[in-house]
Amino acid sequence: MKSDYPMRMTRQRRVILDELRKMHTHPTADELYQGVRRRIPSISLATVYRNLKLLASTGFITEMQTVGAQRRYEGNVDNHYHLMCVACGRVDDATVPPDHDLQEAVDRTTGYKILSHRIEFLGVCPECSKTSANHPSDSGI
Amino acid sequence: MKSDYPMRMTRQRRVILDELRKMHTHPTADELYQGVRRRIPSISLATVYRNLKLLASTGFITEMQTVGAQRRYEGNVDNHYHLMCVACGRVDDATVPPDHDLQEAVDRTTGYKILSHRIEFLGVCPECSKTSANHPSDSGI
DNA sequence: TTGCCTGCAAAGACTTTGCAGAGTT
DNA sequence: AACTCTGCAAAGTCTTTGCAGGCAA
Repeated sequence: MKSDYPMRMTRQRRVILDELRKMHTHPTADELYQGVRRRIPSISLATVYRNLKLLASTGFITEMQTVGAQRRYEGNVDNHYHLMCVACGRVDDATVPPDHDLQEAVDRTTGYKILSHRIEFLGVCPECSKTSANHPSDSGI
Repeated sequence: MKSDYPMRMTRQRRVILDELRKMHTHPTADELYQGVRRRIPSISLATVYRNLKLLASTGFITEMQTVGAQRRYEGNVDNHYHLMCVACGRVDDATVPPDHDLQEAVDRTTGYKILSHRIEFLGVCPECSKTSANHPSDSGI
């Protein structure tokens, strides 16, 4: 999945990367596409998908694989955890630092050679807590 | 997404639930379908999907939403973490207990009202560690 | 100039849904 | 008998891919 050929910095690529880094909303491919289109109206969704995949495989961005079927992307490649609102679906970065001890403990006790781990905290975001509805409808576990 | 009408225990439903509980492999809908078909050859994949969704919404099973776009299901509804092999894709349950303190810490410091959390440890399973290839090709984060 | 990149459209993978008949309670 | 459930097929959603021309290096 990693490529050997040199990656050209086309306008589409640059704008996609730039927009993603500006957004802190962990957008889906389509959400990012909407943003990029404001700067390059003729860009196609396929190009966005292709570039997200390439940028992720080369480590420029991170491809999240969580909640629901739709993938989300983020420009922040540092290791960190995520907060997800079960009411509105938004995703934020968690502020707690990565727990290396936990990872090591699992590595020692499971037979798996653990390379990394990810944590998602599911809850209700500040906005949604305010807004009446304390009735989170559907979440994953 | 939760239904109000009574859930009938049809043969299809019973077998789907039974097979899922017997499998400890966290199967996808299609994998489970293959297993169920051995007992009910005429069952349709749509029925499997419908029942998995219903069973998950009523708390009989757990719908995992992780790795790649394809959903996985499990009969174990207790709160626990997962181990995923980046080489072969298999998923196991982790043995470490849920960390309530971590969850509370995030709850106190983020503004989110945290309801639950999930952790996935990514690594190489015992099988794949043995089998030459220490070249995990693609993973998430 | 080379050959990676792009837009377009079509194909793919996975999941959901409409319908009419079947089965559970 | 009442009403949910099923199988089938079609539709839907998200993502990938083939192709011919375009553009970065």
